Amino acid sequence: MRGGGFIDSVSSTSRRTHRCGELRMQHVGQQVRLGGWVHRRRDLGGIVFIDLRDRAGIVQIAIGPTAPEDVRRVAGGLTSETVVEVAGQVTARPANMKNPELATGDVEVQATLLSVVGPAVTPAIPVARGKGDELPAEELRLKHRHLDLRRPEMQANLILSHRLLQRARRALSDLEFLEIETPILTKPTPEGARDYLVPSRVHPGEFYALPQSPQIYKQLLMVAGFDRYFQIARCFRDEDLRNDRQPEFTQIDLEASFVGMDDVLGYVEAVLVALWDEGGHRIARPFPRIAWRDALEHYGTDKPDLRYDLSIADWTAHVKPLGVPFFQAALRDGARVRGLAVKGGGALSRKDADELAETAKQLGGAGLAWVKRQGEQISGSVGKHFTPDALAALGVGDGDAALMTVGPDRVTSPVLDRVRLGVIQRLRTQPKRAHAFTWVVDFPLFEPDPETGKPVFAHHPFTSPHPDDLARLDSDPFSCRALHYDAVYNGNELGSGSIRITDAAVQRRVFAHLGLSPEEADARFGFLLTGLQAGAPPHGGFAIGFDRVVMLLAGAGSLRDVIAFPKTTAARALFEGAPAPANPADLATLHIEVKR
RNA sequence: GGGGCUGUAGCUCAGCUGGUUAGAGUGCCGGUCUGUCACACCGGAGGUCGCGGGUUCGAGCCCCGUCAGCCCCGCCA
Repeated sequence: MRGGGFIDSVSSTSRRTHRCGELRMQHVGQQVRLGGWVHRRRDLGGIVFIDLRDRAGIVQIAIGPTAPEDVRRVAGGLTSETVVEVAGQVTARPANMKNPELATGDVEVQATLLSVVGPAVTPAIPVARGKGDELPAEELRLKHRHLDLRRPEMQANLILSHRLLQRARRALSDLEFLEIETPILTKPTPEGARDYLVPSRVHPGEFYALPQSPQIYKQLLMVAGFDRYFQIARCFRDEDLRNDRQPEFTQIDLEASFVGMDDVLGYVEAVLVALWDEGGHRIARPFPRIAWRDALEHYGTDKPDLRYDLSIADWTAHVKPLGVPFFQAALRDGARVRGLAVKGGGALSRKDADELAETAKQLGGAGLAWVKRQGEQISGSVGKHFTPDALAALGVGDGDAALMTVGPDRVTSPVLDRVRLGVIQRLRTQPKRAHAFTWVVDFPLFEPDPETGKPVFAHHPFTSPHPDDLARLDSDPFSCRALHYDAVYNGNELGSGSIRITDAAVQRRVFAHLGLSPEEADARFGFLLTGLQAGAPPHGGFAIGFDRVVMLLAGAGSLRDVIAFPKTTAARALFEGAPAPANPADLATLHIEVKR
């Protein structure tokens, strides 16, 4: 068989000559041998058509009246998702029988051999779907993952993921970054997310932790002189999940020595531009930058979606003299009135305004006041307090609307962020640009603890304070900036990084701020402090959330659609049933007693 | 930890104000069919209405609890 055919691609094996989805007009006349899954079967009695599927696509197999008797018999009994091997000749389809919806639609294979090599029970969830059919429930897709992953959409997502990974590796290798692995069994960290713990059998009562990131290891690699490191790093965080958060996830982690912030941002831009290029998009460099404070002021979030220009304004001075009851009480406490002047916002319905106001309340806000101007008519919840001139001062003209709220910034910012996105969605605003990358820089080093109000670190404790602010570290911590930066794309945080502390004395001061005594700092981070004292080069780095990048480039709605075997929002794996109770003997070996 | 939505046939869904025998499409099984491509047509099987309790003459529908999935807040240095 093989000797007689034309082997024209690496996809051939000792059992097949091509993948199903590869066949084109150029193959017409060739004898081919294929293996794949029965996607669909159309049995017309005297002739049977099989859509045979593999990872490359689908090709039609025709079994007509001239096919061998045993082939016709097997074809007549095939059921969905059975694995078959087929041999036959590639023929051109007659002009009126081509299928333009199929990449292989100009050809078909006339089967002369057909055998079932992997019988299949009726699939619990369908793999082949009709146009417009709904997907099965996510629970079932996760439970029967081997079937869900057969769907062409899922195969495309994982293939894209592969290509992006290879591209990232190449981009970083070209920049002389070295790929170096770091441990999965590591040491618990005192701050940050909850660790996944792994009990030690050899050391009763002691535990490894799975890494939340390879942070300290990559810094030690810099101390060791490797200069530029990267890793496709699996990270683990035992926190509650979202559609864009999994308990284990993959980062493109990098670190470089003798660099400043601009160098690191340049490396990361190079990788992101390469990844987007792999996704078919050309992105201009350098990316714009926005200060953290400005992002919150104008967009209410540290991950603004800059595809749209709509921005938040401070209207306190304009609104105060109007004596609007909704604002008065709050304004006495030094709060601000901030709002959005929405061009074309007159198209927002009363229902839209009510829903946005409801969102505002759910986020702890006072609600949402709104004014619409249409001609000389001014309407809305606080419309009677506004004149056309007062609205014009806010930038609200004919056919526009103003949406505003009052309160402390920490409440109004998230409210206006959500309202902004809600307005954009409801008005179907066209984006000014398809790909809005931005760097968010000048993050604060500390943020107030939500319960005590005391300063706690906004990032990890290895982030360098801004050198200009170092003197105020103890006296005015909230005014200190960090050499920390985030990459943001269309309102999604792609990753973050920082210039690290390389002065052991500064690192000890920072640990002291965390409430660690020198002894505790040594016990927990001694290996880092020892390293910093051994001759540490200035260094900094970044971590790109890889799964999130794939999700965005694949246009997927959830991380679960780009990860082969993801967890549910309750961190369960439905296919294999993890986590599961351990058997008592194993627990005894690990010196563990379970309390229920 | 808190809030919301969902759970009815293998799958996707409908099921009125609580009313007598719970439906549709698709898949599955059987049959007819030589150019289909979501083939078409004929026939058939298929139900713990997530689970437990309660209200009621009567519950898929109302109430309480619980489980699971999803979305959001908290959380995610």
